[in-house]
Amino acid sequence: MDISQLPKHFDSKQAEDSWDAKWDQAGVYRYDPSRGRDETFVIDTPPPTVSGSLHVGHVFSYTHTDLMARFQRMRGRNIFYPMGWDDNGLPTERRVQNYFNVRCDPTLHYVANFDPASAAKEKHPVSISRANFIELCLKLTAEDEVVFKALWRRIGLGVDWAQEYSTIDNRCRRAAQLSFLDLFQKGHIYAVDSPAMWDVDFQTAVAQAEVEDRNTAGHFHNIRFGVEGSETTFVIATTRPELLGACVGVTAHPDDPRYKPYFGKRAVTPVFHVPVPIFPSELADPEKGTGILMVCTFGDATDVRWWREQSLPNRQIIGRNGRLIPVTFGEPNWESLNPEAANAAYAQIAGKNTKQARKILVEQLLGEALTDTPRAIEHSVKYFEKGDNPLEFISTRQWFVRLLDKKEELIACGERIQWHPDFMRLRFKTWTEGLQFDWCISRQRYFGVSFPVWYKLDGEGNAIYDEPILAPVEMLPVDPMDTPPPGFLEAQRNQANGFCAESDVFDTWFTSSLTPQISAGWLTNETLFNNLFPNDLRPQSHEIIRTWAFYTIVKAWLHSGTIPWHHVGISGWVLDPDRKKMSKSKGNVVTPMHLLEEYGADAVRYWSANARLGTDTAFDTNILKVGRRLVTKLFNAGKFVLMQTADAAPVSHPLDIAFLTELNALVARVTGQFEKYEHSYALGETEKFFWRGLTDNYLELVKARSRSETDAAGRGSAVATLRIALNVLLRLFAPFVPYITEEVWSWQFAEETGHASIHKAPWPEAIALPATAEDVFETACAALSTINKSKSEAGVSVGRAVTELHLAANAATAALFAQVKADVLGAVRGSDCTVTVKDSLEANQFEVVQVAFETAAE
RNA sequence: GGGCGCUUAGCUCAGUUGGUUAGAGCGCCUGCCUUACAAGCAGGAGGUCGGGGGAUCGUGACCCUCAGCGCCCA
Repeated sequence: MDISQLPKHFDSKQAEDSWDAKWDQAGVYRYDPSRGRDETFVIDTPPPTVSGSLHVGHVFSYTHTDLMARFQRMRGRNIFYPMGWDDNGLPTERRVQNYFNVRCDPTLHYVANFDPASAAKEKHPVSISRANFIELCLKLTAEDEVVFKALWRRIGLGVDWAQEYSTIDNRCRRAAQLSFLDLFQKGHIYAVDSPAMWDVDFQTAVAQAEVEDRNTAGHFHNIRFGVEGSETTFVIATTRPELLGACVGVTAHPDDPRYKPYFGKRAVTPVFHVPVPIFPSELADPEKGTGILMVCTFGDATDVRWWREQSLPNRQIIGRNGRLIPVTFGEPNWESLNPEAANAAYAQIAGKNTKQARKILVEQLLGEALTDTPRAIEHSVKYFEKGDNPLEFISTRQWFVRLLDKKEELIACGERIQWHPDFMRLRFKTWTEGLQFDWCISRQRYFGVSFPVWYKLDGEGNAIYDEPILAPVEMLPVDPMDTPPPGFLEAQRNQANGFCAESDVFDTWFTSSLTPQISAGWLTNETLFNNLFPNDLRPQSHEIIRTWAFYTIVKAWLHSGTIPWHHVGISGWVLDPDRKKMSKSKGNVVTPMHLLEEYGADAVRYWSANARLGTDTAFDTNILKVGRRLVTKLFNAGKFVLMQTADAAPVSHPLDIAFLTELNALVARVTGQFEKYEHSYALGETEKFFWRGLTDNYLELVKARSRSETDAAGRGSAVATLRIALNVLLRLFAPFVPYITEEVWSWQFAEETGHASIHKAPWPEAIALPATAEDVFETACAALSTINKSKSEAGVSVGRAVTELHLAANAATAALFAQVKADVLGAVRGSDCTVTVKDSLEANQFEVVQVAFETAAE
């Protein structure tokens, strides 16, 4: 290849397409199953939610992972780097609903050849069967995956695409169901009909990990209760008066003198005239409200606890859809001293949602038991992270993984994992310590992995929940909705004495918490599993430590008694230029494709690599520009170095030895930084050495010598040094900017070294040098800089020849300068130089005594 | 309410066990077509290191405290 004929700028778009294809063809990223665990580096890649929006945050964090993959590959490790797609779950359901204008109605039957286009025209969403709905989910996620994959390839992720999976494919469904069976057999799973957190809009149970506290405006209502058999009254404070009809008790702190006399007696609620026990509880806060409060079915988690501890009745009045269900006072479990009045009052709120019911109830209380105007407050209320209405605690039958008895063990797992940065360990610990509920794994949704479970029906058609039929392993994956359990015929479905399917699906985290096992061939390929599990690195972002990291640690511990990976690398967020979190609702999301077009993949990667792990980064196009400049500089420096030719000669010149000594030190530092997951330092140091050390200084210093017609040894030494430096620096840069480094590498080094791709070339190590040298490189740079400065001050071009030069330096520096004088003169275009010793000057400090430049050519 | 992180040049950020005169890039100013690169090169200006207190011979760095920003947990 004739390097001198190369253009001035690198065509990144063209190079990206061509190298992506070549790498794929050459199998550069292919995992080799024949190599052992010690030689292998296993990455537990986050499967992106394909129905989510693509933004620069994706590129950012996935690049961080890719840097480590490339570094480890060059260190000779066999890289296992899969890619999954997380496609099941609510985000996809919502996207499908909006995209096709449909709703799932599980009571409907499957319609063959349903045309989604027909739904789009309808004014209201079209109801379709569960099977049709799932079909559309699969169709849309398949399309979304194509877009994601194109982006990953463009950004240059060194993923082994042979290891692709999606969390709804058969492999993952089988793994999730196996996980269920294993945990069930080990006694970690139970199903129970009890109060669980419930989203009234999505109409599904949710787990603690998906719940967030939101500061919400509300009102404290002071409501007067009576004491049974007396004229005494007291005032409770509540933010949820609509639950008055569900009141099952009253409590205050045991030491509160105001309420001590009432303990053991019964209170009587206003409006519904229900007598309820008054009991002491340490959990009641005397400072909050009036210090005495009503216990309902169920206002919050504490109500649930009181309900259990005090064996209070269950008087659920909030239905699954968030509306008040009809109840009749006076009937069993619904005691009232005045059922007629109670039922009349309740009739007005039955069927209303909580907001409406609250308003009506406040009106009913007015003038009677409401002692003063409701007081506006702001308090924290639990919401489903994807929900718009507060969560309710509703008694339903749900499946759980028992965790509360394993906090200590799980925290210990967290301690055995190396977190990058280390303080992220605390997020895991705090979360685990604060667990209040076992993991609710059942969801009343459609697009998810089924429970491999059926129930026998008794003679009356009621499910016998205590004796679930579990699918045998050979049947997995199985959808009990379309396959009967062993020993039953499909005709017996939903028939008395027949069977019914568990219609719930798993929490999506139940599946995605198995990514290390899924990609490692858990329970299907023992050799592979032993070679890949536990994994080496889990990369992820910090907001899902409590979900993805936590549940993955849970699964590895419960299934294997191990940690799932040795390292967790936490990427920060990309913030908008005003340091606000990017979100669709704020409209400040930056999408990546146009950045790749404008700046090139290497520049986008450079921007990503500039950020340390764990640190949030404001989006800044300046960094992209700097990245693009670096790419151009590498292109041009590569051209220059490879254009210099000489007869083969060893590195012998003191300047060259000194320069390579510094390069050796750089390699050691950068390697150490990579090992510590500090890629941004590795990049910064490499970049600084390349730009300042090589191109601005060393290269200028040896330009003349590398073309010398008289000094063959010096020329050979210079050219050899240039090529070594370029070769090493390209490899140090390769993880960061894989395209330009591969391009330059391909010009000569690929053939010369026998490593066709730089990404499979060995990571640099210290170069053996013929001798140690004094630090003449620093001296040469200082002299060059001093002379350049005088040119700059004189306003003459750096290229102008120096006709007269007289410098001063201390004795030591002057002696060092003598070794590099010829190179410095070559760089500044001087013919000769006198140096006066002046010991007041510091090391490597030069003073210009006298200088003259040639007059400008006419 | 508890915890974690952050606050350093106009901007984005380094500053790792305390040690000369606090750094980089971008931006800005001045100059320069120099046989790899003007997407470049040479040079320059710009900071009471969020405020206050303390420990120390000495700290931007350690301790206390206050303020602001972000996040985690309750």
